[in-house]
Amino acid sequence: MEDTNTLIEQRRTKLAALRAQGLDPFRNKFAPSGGCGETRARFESGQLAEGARVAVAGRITSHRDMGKSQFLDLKDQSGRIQVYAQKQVLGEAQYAIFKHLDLADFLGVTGTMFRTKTGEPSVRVESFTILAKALRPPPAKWHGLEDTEIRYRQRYLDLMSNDDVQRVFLLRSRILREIREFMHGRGFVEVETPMMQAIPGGAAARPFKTHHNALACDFYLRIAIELYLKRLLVGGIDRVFEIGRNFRNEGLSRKHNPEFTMLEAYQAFGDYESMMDLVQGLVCHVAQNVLGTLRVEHRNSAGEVVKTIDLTPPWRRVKYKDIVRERAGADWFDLLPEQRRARAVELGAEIATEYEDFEVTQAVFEKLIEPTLINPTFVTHAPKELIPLAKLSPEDPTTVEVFECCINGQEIAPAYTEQNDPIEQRERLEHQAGGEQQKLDEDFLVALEHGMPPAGGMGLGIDRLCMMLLGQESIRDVILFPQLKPKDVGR
RNA sequence: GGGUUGGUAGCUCAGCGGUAGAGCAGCGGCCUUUUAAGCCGUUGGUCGUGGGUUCGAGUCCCACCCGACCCA
Repeated sequence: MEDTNTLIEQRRTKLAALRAQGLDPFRNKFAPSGGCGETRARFESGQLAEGARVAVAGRITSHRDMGKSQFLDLKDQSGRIQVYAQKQVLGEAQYAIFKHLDLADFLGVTGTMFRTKTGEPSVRVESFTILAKALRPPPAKWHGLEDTEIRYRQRYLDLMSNDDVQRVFLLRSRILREIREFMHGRGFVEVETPMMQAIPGGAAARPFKTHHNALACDFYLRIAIELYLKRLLVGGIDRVFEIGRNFRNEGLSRKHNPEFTMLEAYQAFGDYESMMDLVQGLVCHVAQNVLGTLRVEHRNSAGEVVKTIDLTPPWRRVKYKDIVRERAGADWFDLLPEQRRARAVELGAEIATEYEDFEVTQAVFEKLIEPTLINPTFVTHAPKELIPLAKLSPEDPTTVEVFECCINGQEIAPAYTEQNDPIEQRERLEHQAGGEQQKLDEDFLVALEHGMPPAGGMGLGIDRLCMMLLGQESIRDVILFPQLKPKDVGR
């Protein structure tokens, strides 16, 4: 409110002038005959003839004053169209009002279609209505908005001025639609389970805490969906999934937002192998239907292709130990623990002194191997110490039946053959809780004791999937309102 | 949390001890087919915040706030 900006003052003055003329600069309604871009396209394709009457509405995005005539561009979600106003058509008074319209105002016009000398489809304005006066100036016309902080804090300005940004979020919406389409097609039932949980489980992460006044107790925002979906397997919903927000009270980075979107899916009578088919089928379905290709290209700001991800199935499947041997030496697992530690350092991994042996190997995997896995790779059979909640592999009981699907150098989807032995599960959870009994989700364990069918389960990070498919290097560029530290905005 | 880096006009940026600048947009003027329209004129700043050094500080020093990238 305390803005003393000249540009804002000028706009307020214009607003008052319009009102003084008896005009309402904030209308309730205007009925266009079609969208801006749509009308333009229909004229180009011949569906609208020269001279056809149209009504279009949109935001004024550019303005060219020719003296006794004016060109404006109107833009809505469907695209842009040029309108042309002439003094001799509108008359002195109306033309004066038209001439003082501002960039970013919403305008409705009615008129007839024609093509200018330069071939631009245009609407010759016969009458116009100011639909919403903008009291603040929009960001620059052709630089767009580049200040990252304003882009994230005032995303509407980013969307308004950067077409590519709007494109990313429209495609994100289509990705979600295609995921649901695919899952429903495979017979999965979509459910919604609590985000406020008395005991946050299903992952190892610090939760956010909140408080319920009427119940007089604390709740945590969920860190995973897992334990509720498994209860549904117990209840007989054999194919179940949920897409929703998880919350983790941890650091922020290019790959981490405190709230992020996960798809979790569980399939009774399936296992980690069924989940490989599911993940591969899902990602390919989405890529094909949203992008129209299985070859995803990432470009830099100059538009050059810097990375190509080939999603063509079948995706590579490799055992954890095999890929480690491949990259860290065939003798890796024959070394003594101290030798492994030395080799890891030699290879360039940072190894903390308190790391246990399996963590040394994992550090090598995370720092040196995972970032190189650009094309999709299922890394299977992780050591059992790494993932305590999956079932042991019958062929190699030092490993578990799991995979981590890596694409674009990131973990994008872990999956397990889920533990359904309630006694085993209790021991693992007790071990994980480290003696804090109140953190055990007794209700979940009771559910398991009622019998959970063998099942495969997977989680897929939707934000990272979007980064991969849409060529975005930061998670903040696929989340509309990424979490930032609060600050006074809009001054 | 650590390192690097940034915050100057509405937007994009320059200025790095000596009168705060440019382009764009804005305002005024000319121009009835322009599209980054053009031409002439012109307004606009607590230089992130607070201290300090100095005759003099966007500029140097210190602290803090808010980002970005890298690391933990």
